[in-house]
Amino acid sequence: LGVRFTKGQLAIPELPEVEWLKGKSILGAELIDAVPHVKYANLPRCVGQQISAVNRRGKFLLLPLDGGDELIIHLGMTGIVTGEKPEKHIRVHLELSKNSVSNDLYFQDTRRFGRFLVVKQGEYETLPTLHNMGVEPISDDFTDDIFKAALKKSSTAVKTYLLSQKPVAGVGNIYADEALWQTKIHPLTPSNKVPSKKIPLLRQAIVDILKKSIEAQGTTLNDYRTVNGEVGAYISELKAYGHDGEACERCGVIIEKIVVGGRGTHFCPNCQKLPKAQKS
DNA sequence: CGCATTTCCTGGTAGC
DNA sequence: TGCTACCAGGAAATGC
Repeated sequence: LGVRFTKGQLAIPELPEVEWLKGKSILGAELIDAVPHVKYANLPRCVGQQISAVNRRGKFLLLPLDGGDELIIHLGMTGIVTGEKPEKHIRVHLELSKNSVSNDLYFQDTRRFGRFLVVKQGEYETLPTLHNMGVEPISDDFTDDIFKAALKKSSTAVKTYLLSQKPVAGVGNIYADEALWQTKIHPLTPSNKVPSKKIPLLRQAIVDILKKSIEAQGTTLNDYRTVNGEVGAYISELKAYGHDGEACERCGVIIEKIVVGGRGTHFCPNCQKLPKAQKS
């Protein structure tokens, strides 16, 4: 009935959890405990329109409406879309036409990092990340050649660039660290200096990690209210994230934690070395 | 324009 | 035990 990220680390929200919205007409929209803000732009406009599909792009949920608009939902790190009224932190309430599941949509967002807004269909200029988003990670579009070309476009640290969603959609902070550890790439390596031979490995690592995490999360999604491990079942699979101060599983050297692009970044200083030209 | 840094926000918790 | 201070992070905004 609901869909959420778990502490923002389920990189991709799962569509089956919100499929019930398809075909619903929006009868009313109410902004609760949130000022009209860009995060909730044009909300009243969705009233009177019908949800014609439930799509996803990266971490964004995209709900095209039959009146020519599109409802865009981003869960941030603490967002939940549910038909059951949450006790606290409701930001948006939509009154919906009836079906067997629910007559209401509640958007709960404790930390207010999420977004719930209306744009003209397909017009994403006000959402730069969505507008410039790379290919879907779990699709035939995500090829070695595409990924290689994308990584060449920036000299930013590869960790930061992955988080920008530009080379590929859907990679969050934990999974960036994990994919770079798997493929022995230093997070500060300039994106365009990642060795060509490692790019297919990195591409595959991203796909594998996202698939596994979605599987693992799926098993905890139903009872998330009682789960205290905030990253869900996938937490047991992590090799780098959260393991700073511990021995690297591969070589025994202590995992370090640094800040890259303002984000906690975990890596093995022995396994993950900068390319020679980048030293000093 | 490209890249780096700061901001938003609240609950959990480390440290006293 | 209770209080304060700080940390976490996706995307946008701001700074250079």
